[in-house]
Amino acid sequence: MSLDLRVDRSSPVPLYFQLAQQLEAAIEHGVLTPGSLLGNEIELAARLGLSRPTVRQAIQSLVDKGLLVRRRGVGTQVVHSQVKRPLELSSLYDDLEAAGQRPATRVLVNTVVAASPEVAVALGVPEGSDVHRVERLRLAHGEPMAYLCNFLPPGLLDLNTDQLEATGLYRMMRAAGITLHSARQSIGARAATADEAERLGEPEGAPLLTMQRTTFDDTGRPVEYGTHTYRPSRYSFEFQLLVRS
Amino acid sequence: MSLDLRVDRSSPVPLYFQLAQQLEAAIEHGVLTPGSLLGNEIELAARLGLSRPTVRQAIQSLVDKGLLVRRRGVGTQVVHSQVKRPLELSSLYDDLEAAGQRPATRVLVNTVVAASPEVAVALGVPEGSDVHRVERLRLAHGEPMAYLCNFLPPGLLDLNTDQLEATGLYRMMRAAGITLHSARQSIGARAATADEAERLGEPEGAPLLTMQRTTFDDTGRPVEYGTHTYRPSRYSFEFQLLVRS
DNA sequence: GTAGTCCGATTGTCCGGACATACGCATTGA
DNA sequence: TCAATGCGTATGTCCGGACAATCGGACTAC
Repeated sequence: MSLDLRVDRSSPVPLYFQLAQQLEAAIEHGVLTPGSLLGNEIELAARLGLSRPTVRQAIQSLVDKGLLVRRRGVGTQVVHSQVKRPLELSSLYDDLEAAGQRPATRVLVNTVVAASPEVAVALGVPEGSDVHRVERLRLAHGEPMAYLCNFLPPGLLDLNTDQLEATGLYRMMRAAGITLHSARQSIGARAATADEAERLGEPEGAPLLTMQRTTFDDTGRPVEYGTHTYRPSRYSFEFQLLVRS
Repeated sequence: MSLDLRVDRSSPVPLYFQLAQQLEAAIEHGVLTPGSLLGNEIELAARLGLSRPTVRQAIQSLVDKGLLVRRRGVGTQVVHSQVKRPLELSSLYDDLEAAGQRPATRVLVNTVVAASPEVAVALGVPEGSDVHRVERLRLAHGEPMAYLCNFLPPGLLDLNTDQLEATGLYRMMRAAGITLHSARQSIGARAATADEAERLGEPEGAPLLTMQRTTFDDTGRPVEYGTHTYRPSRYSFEFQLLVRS
């Protein structure tokens, strides 16, 4: 069966984007089988009544996602593998919700403190200046899963405790008009201290998975610094990487 | 000082790539300061004797790298933050070498075994069929740092022990004409077993950082499955993420 | 004084075409 | 039989232009 592709020129959605979505859906649903050729760009453009640059833009976006591979002189193939999603700046809350875990959050601390040297460097604020401090316990199925400690620069966000318990921090930021751009992460492990052990319901000295992250908006301004600890029996970091060529 | 940009039309290097490299170098060296506007595309194209699409292609590649941000109606700005490099499919060997650690490898096992169910699934081969098994100890400054256990499908690579000790597995793959495309990773933590503890010179029960990875080439074929354990006091995963918009 | 409107600037999208380059295959030659 | 050559095909690069959408500031009207 041949692919039935159409574009709606009256739609405000860009044509290349419409095409990319349809191709992605076709791959997702197995209409375009792995390894199959996509047909050459010229002919595809003619069939859709589009120009070749537009078709190329659509294809390129899927190549960037790792769904397609181009080979000069050969054609464009559907990569046949279990590509699910490349690594993205993910929110634990969204991750859990997507996994159907119905996450719950308990806000332990929501206050303003003086920035420690470490926090001051991460957020680019003077040492000792005011920063928000939020400590949360994230639960899934009633079991503690992670302990999240975040610092935010002042005046960026209205840190309403109820909202923090109802949704994730990243969602609140996006809703406040902050466009997240990049993050620097560090993932490690260490033995739990007595405090950490108690908070997470683990024995003292148990291995913990740790993550530190500083998030930047599109102006390069730090908008969040966090130190998280996870129970390794309940959580691990899973992601897909693409080789940038 | 204004930027002096030039392109060499006689070079086989694509024009957009030449421009992108020069812009990246200018940002790297601080000639283009963070937050500064890049000047509009039309004028830039005219100044260089290039067409606008070519200039846009160069700029876009830097936007994809997270170095620039475009704002419609405003212009293109240099993102002012400590963007170093986005996460890439990295080799521990290369990481260590880049950090000036002079990595050493000791090959403990290099043999052919029957695929266990777990390995068979990961590599997409029949259970019990032949696969290569390589166990290595990675050292830095003479201290054990990680224990690497890898499985490879048969006939893919000549697994010479001397080469394995002199370089990294990924380098050998690339040299063999395999184009790495993507990988699925999982990072977690757990307590060291007696065997693991002895191998890495840690006490039994010490927290270990673990990573499992399946790597695929551009046809989607699995080319490597590995289970690695790291000493968390010596190693952590550090990387930069970009929000794909 | 404040809010709404207009307008210039800049990027976003799209077109149609041209030539270059690399891959795979069939043909040719030793 | 096997290696070198040539050709078709497909993507890679590049051009020059056109119009749309959006942002920010200036201007205007209330």
